[in-house]
Amino acid sequence: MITALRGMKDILPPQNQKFEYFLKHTSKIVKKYGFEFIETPLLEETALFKRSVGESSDIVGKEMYQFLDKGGNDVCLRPEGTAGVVRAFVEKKLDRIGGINRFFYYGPMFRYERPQKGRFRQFHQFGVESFGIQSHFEDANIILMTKEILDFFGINYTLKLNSLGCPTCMTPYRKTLIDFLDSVHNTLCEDCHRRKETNPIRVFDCKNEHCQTALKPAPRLNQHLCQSCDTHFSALRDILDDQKIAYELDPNLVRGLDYYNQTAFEFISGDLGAQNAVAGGGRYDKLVSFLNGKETPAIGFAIGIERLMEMIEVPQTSREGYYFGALCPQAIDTVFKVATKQRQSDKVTLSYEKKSLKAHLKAADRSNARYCAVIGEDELANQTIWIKDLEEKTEYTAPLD
RNA sequence: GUGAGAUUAGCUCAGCUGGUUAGAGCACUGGUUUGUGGUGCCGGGGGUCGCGGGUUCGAAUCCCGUAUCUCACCCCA
Repeated sequence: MITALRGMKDILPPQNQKFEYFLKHTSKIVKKYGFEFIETPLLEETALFKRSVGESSDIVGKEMYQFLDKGGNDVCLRPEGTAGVVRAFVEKKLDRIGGINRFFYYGPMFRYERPQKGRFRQFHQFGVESFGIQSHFEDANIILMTKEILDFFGINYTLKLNSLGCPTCMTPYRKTLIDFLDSVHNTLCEDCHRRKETNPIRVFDCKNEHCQTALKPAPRLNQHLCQSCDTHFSALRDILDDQKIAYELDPNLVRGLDYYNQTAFEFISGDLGAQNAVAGGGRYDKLVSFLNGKETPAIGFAIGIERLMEMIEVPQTSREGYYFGALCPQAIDTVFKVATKQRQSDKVTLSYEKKSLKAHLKAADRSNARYCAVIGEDELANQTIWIKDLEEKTEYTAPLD
Protein backbone atom coordinates (compact mmCIF):
# COMPACT_ATOMS: atom_id res chain seq x y z
CA MET A 1 0.00 0.00 0.00
CA ILE A 2 1.24 3.46 -0.85
CA THR A 3 0.70 5.86 1.98
CA ALA A 4 0.88 9.63 2.18
CA LEU A 5 4.31 11.01 2.94
CA ARG A 6 5.26 11.60 6.53
CA GLY A 7 3.58 14.65 8.01
CA MET A 8 1.18 15.03 5.08
CA LYS A 9 -2.53 14.66 5.56
CA ASP A 10 -5.59 14.14 3.44
CA ILE A 11 -8.60 16.23 4.30
CA LEU A 12 -11.62 13.97 4.12
CA PRO A 13 -15.08 14.09 5.68
CA PRO A 14 -15.87 15.22 8.26
CA GLN A 15 -12.76 17.45 8.40
CA ASN A 16 -13.50 18.81 4.94
CA GLN A 17 -16.62 20.48 6.28
CA LYS A 18 -14.57 22.33 8.87
CA PHE A 19 -12.14 23.42 6.21
CA GLU A 20 -14.86 24.84 3.99
CA TYR A 21 -16.67 26.38 6.92
CA PHE A 22 -13.48 28.10 8.06
CA LEU A 23 -12.65 29.36 4.59
CA LYS A 24 -16.11 30.69 3.87
CA HIS A 25 -16.42 32.77 7.00
CA THR A 26 -12.81 33.91 7.25
CA SER A 27 -12.81 35.13 3.65
CA LYS A 28 -16.03 36.98 4.34
CA ILE A 29 -14.56 38.71 7.38
CA VAL A 30 -11.31 39.82 5.72
CA LYS A 31 -13.22 41.13 2.71
CA LYS A 32 -15.08 43.43 5.08
CA TYR A 33 -11.70 44.94 5.89
CA GLY A 34 -10.91 45.46 2.22
CA PHE A 35 -8.68 42.48 1.55
CA GLU A 36 -8.75 40.87 -1.89
CA PHE A 37 -7.87 37.33 -2.87
CA ILE A 38 -4.42 36.65 -4.26
CA GLU A 39 -2.96 33.35 -5.42
CA THR A 40 0.76 32.84 -5.78
CA PRO A 41 2.76 29.76 -6.83
CA LEU A 42 3.59 27.01 -4.36
CA LEU A 43 7.02 26.76 -5.94
CA GLU A 44 9.40 29.70 -5.90
CA GLU A 45 13.05 30.34 -6.45
CA THR A 46 15.01 29.40 -3.34
CA ALA A 47 16.67 32.81 -3.23
CA LEU A 48 13.30 34.41 -2.47
CA PHE A 49 13.00 32.68 0.88
CA LYS A 50 16.66 33.07 1.72
CA ARG A 51 16.36 36.80 1.26
CA SER A 52 12.99 37.29 2.93
CA VAL A 53 12.59 34.74 5.68
CA GLY A 54 16.32 34.85 6.29
CA GLU A 55 19.12 32.31 6.19
CA SER A 56 19.53 32.38 9.96
CA SER A 57 15.98 31.18 10.52
CA ASP A 58 15.23 27.52 11.15
CA ILE A 59 12.68 27.63 8.36
CA VAL A 60 15.24 28.39 5.71
CA GLY A 61 18.21 26.85 7.49
CA LYS A 62 16.84 23.35 7.89
CA GLU A 63 13.18 23.00 7.03
CA MET A 64 12.84 23.77 3.34
CA TYR A 65 11.77 21.38 0.64
CA GLN A 66 14.50 22.50 -1.69
CA PHE A 67 15.58 20.87 -4.95
CA LEU A 68 16.80 21.48 -8.47
CA ASP A 69 14.10 21.26 -11.10
CA LYS A 70 14.68 19.73 -14.52
CA GLY A 71 15.94 23.03 -15.81
CA GLY A 72 18.51 23.18 -13.06
CA ASN A 73 16.73 25.96 -11.15
CA ASP A 74 17.18 26.01 -7.41
CA VAL A 75 13.58 25.99 -6.18
CA CYS A 76 11.59 25.55 -2.97
CA LEU A 77 8.11 24.61 -1.96
CA ARG A 78 6.96 27.68 -0.09
CA PRO A 79 7.44 27.41 3.68
CA GLU A 80 5.25 30.45 4.31
CA GLY A 81 3.06 32.82 2.35
CA THR A 82 4.37 36.35 2.78
CA ALA A 83 7.47 36.01 0.60
CA GLY A 84 5.49 34.99 -2.47
CA VAL A 85 2.95 37.76 -2.05
CA VAL A 86 5.67 40.38 -1.66
CA ARG A 87 7.48 38.96 -4.68
CA ALA A 88 4.29 39.28 -6.72
CA PHE A 89 3.71 42.78 -5.34
CA VAL A 90 7.14 43.91 -6.48
CA GLU A 91 7.08 41.99 -9.76
CA LYS A 92 3.76 43.57 -10.76
CA LYS A 93 5.19 46.96 -9.79
CA LEU A 94 2.47 47.71 -7.29
CA ASP A 95 5.18 49.40 -5.23
CA ARG A 96 5.63 51.91 -8.07
CA ILE A 97 1.93 52.54 -8.43
CA GLY A 98 1.77 53.18 -4.71
CA GLY A 99 -1.39 53.53 -2.68
CA ILE A 100 -2.85 50.84 -0.50
CA ASN A 101 -2.99 47.17 -1.42
CA ARG A 102 -4.56 44.53 0.75
CA PHE A 103 -4.44 40.83 -0.10
CA PHE A 104 -5.49 37.58 1.50
CA TYR A 105 -4.46 34.08 0.52
CA TYR A 106 -4.76 30.53 1.74
CA GLY A 107 -3.17 27.28 0.80
CA PRO A 108 -0.55 24.68 1.64
CA MET A 109 2.86 25.50 3.08
CA PHE A 110 5.72 23.03 3.40
CA ARG A 111 8.28 22.63 6.14
CA TYR A 112 10.42 19.58 6.65
CA GLU A 113 9.94 19.19 10.39
CA ARG A 114 9.30 16.35 12.79
CA PRO A 115 5.50 16.03 12.91
CA GLN A 116 3.78 16.75 16.17
CA LYS A 117 0.42 17.86 17.48
CA GLY A 118 -0.53 20.87 15.37
CA ARG A 119 2.60 20.56 13.24
CA PHE A 120 2.74 18.94 9.83
CA ARG A 121 5.09 18.98 6.88
CA GLN A 122 2.34 20.14 4.61
CA PHE A 123 -0.04 22.43 6.43
CA HIS A 124 -2.39 25.22 5.48
CA GLN A 125 -2.29 28.86 6.29
CA PHE A 126 -4.73 31.64 5.74
CA GLY A 127 -2.93 34.94 5.65
CA VAL A 128 -3.31 38.59 4.82
CA GLU A 129 -0.80 41.22 3.77
CA SER A 130 -1.41 44.94 3.85
CA PHE A 131 0.90 47.20 1.84
CA GLY A 132 1.36 50.94 1.92
CA ILE A 133 0.31 51.93 5.42
CA GLN A 134 2.80 52.72 8.14
CA SER A 135 0.16 53.86 10.61
CA HIS A 136 -0.36 52.05 13.88
CA PHE A 137 -4.07 52.19 13.01
CA GLU A 138 -3.48 49.49 10.43
CA ASP A 139 -1.68 47.39 13.05
CA ALA A 140 -4.71 47.76 15.27
CA ASN A 141 -7.03 46.97 12.39
CA ILE A 142 -5.19 43.75 11.58
CA ILE A 143 -5.30 42.68 15.20
CA LEU A 144 -8.99 43.52 15.45
CA MET A 145 -9.63 41.52 12.32
CA THR A 146 -7.75 38.48 13.61
CA LYS A 147 -9.67 38.75 16.83
CA GLU A 148 -12.94 38.93 14.93
CA ILE A 149 -12.07 35.75 13.06
CA LEU A 150 -11.13 33.82 16.19
CA ASP A 151 -14.17 35.13 18.04
CA PHE A 152 -16.44 34.09 15.20
CA PHE A 153 -15.28 30.50 15.61
CA GLY A 154 -15.54 30.67 19.38
CA ILE A 155 -11.84 30.12 20.02
CA ASN A 156 -10.27 30.66 23.42
CA TYR A 157 -7.04 32.55 23.04
CA THR A 158 -4.55 34.93 24.57
CA LEU A 159 -3.15 37.79 22.52
CA LYS A 160 0.55 38.39 22.98
CA LEU A 161 2.08 41.61 21.84
CA ASN A 162 5.56 42.97 21.44
CA SER A 163 7.52 45.49 19.46
CA LEU A 164 10.65 44.30 17.73
CA GLY A 165 11.92 47.79 17.06
CA CYS A 166 13.57 48.84 13.84
CA PRO A 167 17.15 48.82 12.52
CA THR A 168 17.82 52.10 14.33
CA CYS A 169 17.14 50.68 17.78
CA MET A 170 17.42 46.96 17.16
CA THR A 171 20.95 46.90 15.78
CA PRO A 172 22.55 48.54 18.82
CA TYR A 173 20.32 46.55 21.16
CA ARG A 174 21.37 43.32 19.56
CA LYS A 175 24.98 44.23 20.09
CA THR A 176 24.33 45.17 23.72
CA LEU A 177 22.56 41.88 24.32
CA ILE A 178 25.28 39.80 22.68
CA ASP A 179 27.90 41.59 24.75
CA PHE A 180 25.91 40.74 27.84
CA LEU A 181 25.56 37.10 26.78
CA ASP A 182 29.29 36.95 26.25
CA SER A 183 29.81 38.23 29.79
CA VAL A 184 27.78 35.35 31.25
CA HIS A 185 28.84 32.85 28.60
CA ASN A 186 29.98 30.13 30.99
CA THR A 187 26.69 29.95 32.87
CA LEU A 188 24.58 29.56 29.75
CA CYS A 189 23.53 26.23 28.28
CA GLU A 190 24.47 24.94 24.88
CA ASP A 191 21.12 25.88 23.37
CA CYS A 192 21.61 29.45 24.46
CA HIS A 193 25.06 29.56 22.92
CA ARG A 194 23.45 28.54 19.67
CA ARG A 195 20.62 31.08 20.09
CA LYS A 196 23.16 33.81 20.66
CA GLU A 197 24.44 33.20 17.16
CA THR A 198 21.10 32.79 15.37
CA ASN A 199 18.46 34.76 17.24
CA PRO A 200 19.76 36.21 20.53
CA ILE A 201 16.38 37.29 21.89
CA ARG A 202 15.39 33.63 21.96
CA VAL A 203 17.60 33.07 24.98
CA PHE A 204 14.86 34.59 27.12
CA ASP A 205 12.68 31.60 26.24
CA CYS A 206 15.20 29.13 27.63
CA LYS A 207 13.69 26.73 30.15
CA ASN A 208 16.99 26.10 31.87
CA GLU A 209 16.93 27.57 35.41
CA HIS A 210 20.60 28.52 35.41
CA CYS A 211 20.09 30.48 32.22
CA GLN A 212 17.03 32.23 33.60
CA THR A 213 18.97 33.30 36.67
CA ALA A 214 21.90 34.46 34.63
CA LEU A 215 19.61 36.41 32.30
CA LYS A 216 17.85 38.38 35.04
CA PRO A 217 20.07 41.47 34.63
CA ALA A 218 20.11 41.18 30.82
CA PRO A 219 19.12 44.25 28.80
CA ARG A 220 15.55 44.07 27.53
CA LEU A 221 14.36 45.10 24.12
CA ASN A 222 11.35 47.04 25.35
CA GLN A 223 13.64 49.42 27.24
CA HIS A 224 15.73 50.05 24.17
CA LEU A 225 13.13 51.05 21.60
CA CYS A 226 13.89 54.25 19.75
CA GLN A 227 11.59 57.23 20.00
CA SER A 228 9.54 56.50 16.90
CA CYS A 229 9.14 52.77 17.62
CA ASP A 230 8.14 53.51 21.18
CA THR A 231 5.58 56.04 20.04
CA HIS A 232 4.18 53.67 17.44
CA PHE A 233 3.89 50.88 19.96
CA SER A 234 2.24 52.89 22.68
CA ALA A 235 -0.20 54.41 20.20
CA LEU A 236 -1.18 50.90 19.15
CA ARG A 237 -1.65 49.85 22.75
CA ASP A 238 -3.83 52.89 23.37
CA ILE A 239 -6.15 51.82 20.57
CA LEU A 240 -6.32 48.25 21.83
CA ASP A 241 -7.04 49.50 25.35
CA ASP A 242 -9.70 51.80 24.00
CA GLN A 243 -11.26 48.91 22.08
CA LYS A 244 -11.13 46.80 25.25
CA ILE A 245 -8.89 44.23 23.61
CA ALA A 246 -7.08 42.18 26.24
CA TYR A 247 -3.43 41.48 25.50
CA GLU A 248 -0.27 40.45 27.26
CA LEU A 249 2.94 42.32 26.65
CA ASP A 250 5.56 39.70 25.98
CA PRO A 251 9.04 41.17 25.53
CA ASN A 252 10.23 37.67 24.61
CA LEU A 253 7.85 37.31 21.70
CA VAL A 254 10.07 36.99 18.67
CA ARG A 255 8.90 36.18 15.22
CA GLY A 256 11.17 33.52 13.79
CA LEU A 257 11.27 35.14 10.40
CA ASP A 258 13.89 37.80 9.90
CA TYR A 259 11.71 40.29 8.07
CA TYR A 260 9.61 41.46 10.99
CA ASN A 261 10.03 44.82 12.69
CA GLN A 262 8.06 46.87 15.21
CA THR A 263 4.67 45.32 15.95
CA ALA A 264 4.67 41.57 16.47
CA PHE A 265 1.72 39.63 17.79
CA GLU A 266 0.62 36.09 18.35
CA PHE A 267 -2.69 34.55 19.31
CA ILE A 268 -2.05 31.47 21.38
CA SER A 269 -4.43 28.87 22.73
CA GLY A 270 -4.06 26.50 25.64
CA ASP A 271 -6.03 23.82 23.79
CA LEU A 272 -3.31 23.10 21.27
CA GLY A 273 -0.45 21.48 23.17
CA ALA A 274 3.07 22.68 22.59
CA GLN A 275 2.33 24.19 19.19
CA ASN A 276 0.04 26.76 20.69
CA ALA A 277 0.26 29.62 18.21
CA VAL A 278 -2.93 29.70 16.20
CA ALA A 279 -2.22 32.99 14.46
CA GLY A 280 0.79 35.23 14.30
CA GLY A 281 2.02 38.19 12.41
CA GLY A 282 3.52 41.60 12.48
CA ARG A 283 4.94 44.50 10.58
CA TYR A 284 7.62 44.11 7.91
CA ASP A 285 8.45 47.54 6.58
CA LYS A 286 11.78 46.61 5.02
CA LEU A 287 10.84 43.45 3.18
CA VAL A 288 9.60 45.06 -0.02
CA SER A 289 12.87 46.91 -0.43
CA PHE A 290 14.89 43.77 0.47
CA LEU A 291 13.23 42.21 -2.55
CA ASN A 292 14.26 45.14 -4.73
CA GLY A 293 10.98 47.01 -4.50
CA LYS A 294 10.48 50.60 -3.57
CA GLU A 295 10.37 50.83 0.21
CA THR A 296 6.76 50.16 1.25
CA PRO A 297 5.49 49.70 4.78
CA ALA A 298 3.56 46.47 5.27
CA ILE A 299 1.95 44.29 7.89
CA GLY A 300 0.36 40.88 7.80
CA PHE A 301 -0.54 37.77 9.69
CA ALA A 302 -1.20 34.10 9.09
CA ILE A 303 -3.54 31.63 10.71
CA GLY A 304 -2.64 27.94 11.01
CA ILE A 305 -5.73 26.36 9.52
CA GLU A 306 -5.20 22.87 10.93
CA ARG A 307 -4.59 24.33 14.37
CA LEU A 308 -7.73 26.37 14.17
CA MET A 309 -9.71 23.41 12.88
CA GLU A 310 -8.77 21.52 16.03
CA MET A 311 -10.95 23.97 17.90
CA ILE A 312 -13.77 24.68 15.46
CA GLU A 313 -17.19 23.13 15.86
CA VAL A 314 -19.20 23.19 12.65
CA PRO A 315 -22.85 23.94 13.38
CA GLN A 316 -24.96 20.91 12.60
CA THR A 317 -26.44 21.05 9.15
CA SER A 318 -30.15 20.39 8.94
CA ARG A 319 -31.69 17.85 6.61
CA GLU A 320 -31.63 18.94 3.03
CA GLY A 321 -32.95 17.72 -0.30
CA TYR A 322 -34.20 14.39 -1.52
CA TYR A 323 -33.22 10.76 -1.47
CA PHE A 324 -34.59 8.66 -4.32
CA GLY A 325 -34.81 4.87 -4.45
CA ALA A 326 -36.56 1.99 -6.18
CA LEU A 327 -38.33 -0.89 -4.49
CA CYS A 328 -38.36 -3.10 -7.57
CA PRO A 329 -35.96 -3.41 -10.52
CA GLN A 330 -38.52 -2.14 -13.05
CA ALA A 331 -38.79 1.18 -11.19
CA ILE A 332 -35.10 2.06 -11.37
CA ASP A 333 -35.31 3.80 -14.76
CA THR A 334 -38.25 5.90 -13.66
CA VAL A 335 -36.57 6.83 -10.41
CA PHE A 336 -33.47 7.93 -12.31
CA LYS A 337 -35.53 10.23 -14.55
CA VAL A 338 -37.48 11.76 -11.69
CA ALA A 339 -34.36 12.26 -9.57
CA THR A 340 -32.48 13.89 -12.43
CA LYS A 341 -35.32 16.33 -12.92
CA GLN A 342 -35.54 17.10 -9.21
CA ARG A 343 -31.79 17.79 -9.13
CA GLN A 344 -32.36 20.93 -11.21
CA SER A 345 -33.63 22.61 -8.07
CA ASP A 346 -32.61 20.47 -5.09
CA LYS A 347 -29.81 18.41 -3.65
CA VAL A 348 -30.56 14.84 -4.63
CA THR A 349 -29.08 11.55 -3.48
CA LEU A 350 -29.97 8.68 -5.75
CA SER A 351 -29.80 4.94 -5.18
CA TYR A 352 -29.21 2.88 -8.30
CA GLU A 353 -30.26 -0.35 -6.70
CA LYS A 354 -33.50 -2.00 -5.76
CA LYS A 355 -33.75 -2.18 -1.99
CA SER A 356 -36.36 -2.77 0.68
CA LEU A 357 -38.22 0.25 1.97
CA LYS A 358 -36.45 -0.13 5.27
CA ALA A 359 -33.07 -0.11 3.58
CA HIS A 360 -33.97 3.00 1.59
CA LEU A 361 -35.21 4.86 4.63
CA LYS A 362 -32.03 3.95 6.44
CA ALA A 363 -29.90 5.17 3.55
CA ALA A 364 -31.96 8.36 3.24
CA ASP A 365 -31.49 8.98 6.93
CA ARG A 366 -27.76 8.51 6.64
CA SER A 367 -27.50 10.84 3.66
CA ASN A 368 -29.15 13.52 5.79
CA ALA A 369 -31.89 14.06 3.20
CA ARG A 370 -35.09 15.81 4.19
CA TYR A 371 -37.32 13.65 2.01
CA CYS A 372 -37.17 9.99 1.14
CA ALA A 373 -38.92 9.32 -2.18
CA VAL A 374 -39.38 5.77 -3.49
CA ILE A 375 -41.17 4.05 -6.31
CA GLY A 376 -42.35 0.45 -6.08
CA GLU A 377 -44.73 -1.76 -8.02
CA ASP A 378 -47.85 0.04 -6.75
CA GLU A 379 -46.48 3.50 -7.57
CA LEU A 380 -45.30 2.36 -10.97
CA ALA A 381 -48.76 1.04 -11.77
CA ASN A 382 -50.43 4.26 -10.61
CA GLN A 383 -47.72 6.58 -11.95
CA THR A 384 -47.16 8.03 -8.48
CA ILE A 385 -44.30 8.41 -6.06
CA TRP A 386 -44.29 7.79 -2.31
CA ILE A 387 -42.59 10.50 -0.29
CA LYS A 388 -41.77 10.64 3.39
CA ASP A 389 -40.65 13.78 5.20
CA LEU A 390 -37.97 12.43 7.51
CA GLU A 391 -38.12 15.42 9.80
CA GLU A 392 -41.88 15.83 10.18
CA LYS A 393 -42.36 12.06 9.90
CA THR A 394 -45.26 12.61 7.54
CA GLU A 395 -45.78 10.73 4.30
CA TYR A 396 -47.82 11.12 1.18
CA THR A 397 -48.18 9.91 -2.36
CA ALA A 398 -47.80 12.35 -5.25
CA PRO A 399 -48.46 11.91 -8.96
CA LEU A 400 -45.43 11.54 -11.21
CA ASP A 401 -44.94 14.46 -13.55
C1' G B 1 18.14 16.46 14.47
C1' U B 2 17.22 14.32 19.99
C1' G B 3 14.00 11.62 23.48
C1' A B 4 9.60 8.69 25.18
C1' G B 5 5.24 5.71 24.04
C1' A B 6 2.47 3.19 20.39
C1' U B 7 1.32 -0.04 15.82
C1' U B 8 -4.11 -6.48 16.20
C1' A B 9 -11.06 -6.01 11.61
C1' G B 10 -13.26 0.42 8.47
C1' C B 11 -13.05 2.77 13.92
C1' U B 12 -12.02 2.13 19.45
C1' C B 13 -9.62 -1.65 21.72
C1' A B 14 -9.00 -6.91 24.43
C1' G B 15 -5.68 -10.98 23.76
C1' C B 16 -2.43 -13.23 31.15
C1' U B 17 3.94 -15.53 32.13
C1' G B 18 4.85 -17.90 23.64
C1' G B 19 0.64 -23.41 22.76
C1' U B 20 -4.80 -25.82 18.49
C1' U B 21 -9.70 -22.40 13.55
C1' A B 22 -7.07 -14.20 16.74
C1' G B 23 -11.95 -11.81 19.87
C1' A B 24 -15.52 -7.64 21.60
C1' G B 25 -18.18 -3.07 20.89
C1' C B 26 -19.31 0.37 17.11
C1' A B 27 -19.66 0.71 11.75
C1' C B 28 -21.08 -1.93 7.15
C1' U B 29 -24.51 -5.63 5.06
C1' G B 30 -28.84 -9.06 4.99
C1' G B 31 -33.08 -10.96 7.35
C1' U B 32 -36.62 -10.28 11.05
C1' U B 33 -45.66 -11.94 9.64
C1' U B 34 -47.39 -8.50 4.26
C1' G B 35 -43.41 -1.89 1.67
C1' U B 36 -41.66 2.31 7.14
C1' G B 37 -35.24 5.44 9.24
C1' G B 38 -32.45 7.58 13.23
C1' U B 39 -33.83 3.29 18.87
C1' G B 40 -35.50 -4.19 19.21
C1' C B 41 -33.89 -9.39 17.76
C1' C B 42 -30.96 -12.94 14.65
C1' G B 43 -27.33 -13.67 10.99
C1' G B 44 -23.17 -12.27 7.48
C1' G B 45 -18.79 -10.24 5.24
C1' G B 46 -14.16 -8.21 6.67
C1' G B 47 -7.60 -9.30 9.76
C1' U B 48 -0.53 -11.74 5.53
C1' C B 49 -1.76 -9.14 14.23
C1' G B 50 2.91 -2.23 10.44
C1' C B 51 7.13 -4.42 7.61
C1' G B 52 11.87 -7.44 7.67
C1' G B 53 14.97 -10.65 10.24
C1' G B 54 16.08 -13.76 14.64
C1' U B 55 15.15 -17.25 19.04
C1' U B 56 11.79 -21.68 19.40
C1' C B 57 8.91 -27.95 18.08
C1' G B 58 5.63 -23.59 18.01
C1' A B 59 5.57 -16.13 17.98
C1' A B 60 0.14 -11.25 17.82
C1' U B 61 2.95 -12.56 22.39
C1' C B 62 10.32 -12.77 23.41
C1' C B 63 14.89 -10.21 20.84
C1' C B 64 17.02 -6.96 16.88
C1' G B 65 16.29 -3.71 12.84
C1' U B 66 13.08 -0.56 10.00
C1' A B 67 8.73 2.41 8.72
C1' U B 68 4.75 5.15 10.39
C1' C B 69 1.77 7.43 14.18
C1' U B 70 1.47 10.09 18.86
C1' C B 71 3.64 13.33 22.44
C1' A B 72 7.73 16.31 23.99
C1' C B 73 12.55 19.03 22.99
C1' C B 74 13.56 22.45 19.12
C1' C B 75 10.88 25.73 16.10
C1' C B 76 6.57 27.96 14.49
C1' A B 77 0.96 28.91 11.88
